[in-house]
Amino acid sequence: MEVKAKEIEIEQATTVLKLLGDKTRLSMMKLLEKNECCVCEFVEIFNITQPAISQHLRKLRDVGLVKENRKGQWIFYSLNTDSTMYEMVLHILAFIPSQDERIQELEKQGLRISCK
Amino acid sequence: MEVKAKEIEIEQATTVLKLLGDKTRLSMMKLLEKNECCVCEFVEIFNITQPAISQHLRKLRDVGLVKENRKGQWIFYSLNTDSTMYEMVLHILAFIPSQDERIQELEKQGLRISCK
DNA sequence: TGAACATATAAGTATATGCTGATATGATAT
DNA sequence: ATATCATATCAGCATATACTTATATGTTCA
Repeated sequence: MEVKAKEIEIEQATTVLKLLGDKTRLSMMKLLEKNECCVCEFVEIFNITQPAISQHLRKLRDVGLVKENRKGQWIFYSLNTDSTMYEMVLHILAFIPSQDERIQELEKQGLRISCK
Repeated sequence: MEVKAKEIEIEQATTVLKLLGDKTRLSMMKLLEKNECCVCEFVEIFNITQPAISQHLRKLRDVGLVKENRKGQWIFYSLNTDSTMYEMVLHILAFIPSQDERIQELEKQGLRISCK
């Protein structure tokens, strides 16, 4: 490592790593790296119920990794670039394969329209 | 992120992140970044029992993050630089504050001698 | 060989986590 | 107003996780 990384309290770091250590949440974060997504899109993409999605997003929001932005009926989530942990998160996401086909799959099925 | 990171299967990534999402294991990994350590040192450093230490090390070893090296009675652990996940691990550890005072504390108390 | 030390494994327990179904809240549109 | 859609919260359950105590394995040395 050449770059001097901005250090994070170890408790904070474990909290973030624990959150990212779940396949659903990690995929969500990878998707949010390039796209704003609303809850209903995640519901289509992942094979779990809407409450499960909401609960994952709540955890990510509670520690400040994502932020929400209501647009009428929908709530769009995006990465919180102001988070102290944002830099570390980006470094981690860089190792994760793109999940964008999942969004493209949605578009093909016309399912993304519901959120526009 | 400028650097093109070597991508990791998402399942592998979550396995590693889950393991690092524990304060004891993350501290261990940070210590191992700069030092070879044996089990008895970890036992002195962390406030948990020897079996608990062994179980953490086993998990880290099972996914290939650390390797062991027996020297007589002692088993010294170190980071496995050959791991597919080594690069990602280093990137993460760069954000974690040094834990070396804990080793220095040991040396001050003469407790590290037992392993030499 | 057997005592002493270092480490690993086994079994049991308490707590945390992720999920589901049911229900509440909030926004839109007729 | 009320029906509909999007999202959040609640309660309950099943599984995973981290720990402890007890015990087994492996090494050294007298």
